Amino acid sequence: MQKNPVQCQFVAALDSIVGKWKPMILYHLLQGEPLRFNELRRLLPDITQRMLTLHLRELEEEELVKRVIYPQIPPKVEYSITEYGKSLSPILESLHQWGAAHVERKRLKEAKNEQTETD
Amino acid sequence: MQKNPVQCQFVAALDSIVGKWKPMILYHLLQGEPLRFNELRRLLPDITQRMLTLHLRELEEEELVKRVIYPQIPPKVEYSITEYGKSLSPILESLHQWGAAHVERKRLKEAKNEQTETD
DNA sequence: TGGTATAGTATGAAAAAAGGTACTGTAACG
DNA sequence: CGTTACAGTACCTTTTTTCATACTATACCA
Repeated sequence: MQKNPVQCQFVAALDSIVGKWKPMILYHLLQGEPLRFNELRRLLPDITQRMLTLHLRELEEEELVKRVIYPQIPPKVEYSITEYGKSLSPILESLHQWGAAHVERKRLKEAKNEQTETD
Repeated sequence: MQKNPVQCQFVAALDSIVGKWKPMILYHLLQGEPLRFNELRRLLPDITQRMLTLHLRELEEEELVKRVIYPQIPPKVEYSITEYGKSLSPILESLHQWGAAHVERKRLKEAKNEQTETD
């Protein structure tokens, strides 16, 4: 935690969102349906078991995600978004939209550059 | 850049914001006044020259920040937020607010824990 | 003449994040 | 009887990010 209170708030918020896979995990869980460990794995094709576990544990620790173990064999564990986690929804939505516009902007710019290069 | 388009959008947005000092740099520049390199350094007491340079270059590359060099000696360089950079303002504002609430929430929880421990 | 301020760059080290592979136990399926 | 699915853990390596320190050139001030 930083000393500077303003930074501290950014850091606290970003820690919850940042991590190579966290936004996607939250995004999928925000769809509403609880998801099992391997369902999430299939939704995030390139994630390793290790990274999925680590990120889920962090999200759980911050009470953004809830983990429910069904004592069965083979095991069943369901992850779902918490009420508190839902409060992140507008932020993720804004990020998603801004990101889409940003990608499009870059794409257009590159297209323009290629255009002038072939002139 | 990821293949998954949804992730890609999050990544694009977060790349612009994330970095240990980026939100703070943007935050200060969003106050409106252009700032010189060393003014920013003084506002971010713990940043190294190297990190400030690197982050400013990245922000410049994404056209979120504008860099103006005044050919003087000793040198004078002014950094300011671009119009495009201003479009990040609502996101940073949301992050800032959510972060503040998150910090407060944790604080209360810890206080509660200490309370029950001494019971 | 020596110190200060400006805006950096260069180099190497340390820390943090992410990835890769192998392994666990049990049940159901074929 | 071998394979698959489940939800992980253990261990080690690689990549990325950040940090620390020294260095540059020039002008001004005392």
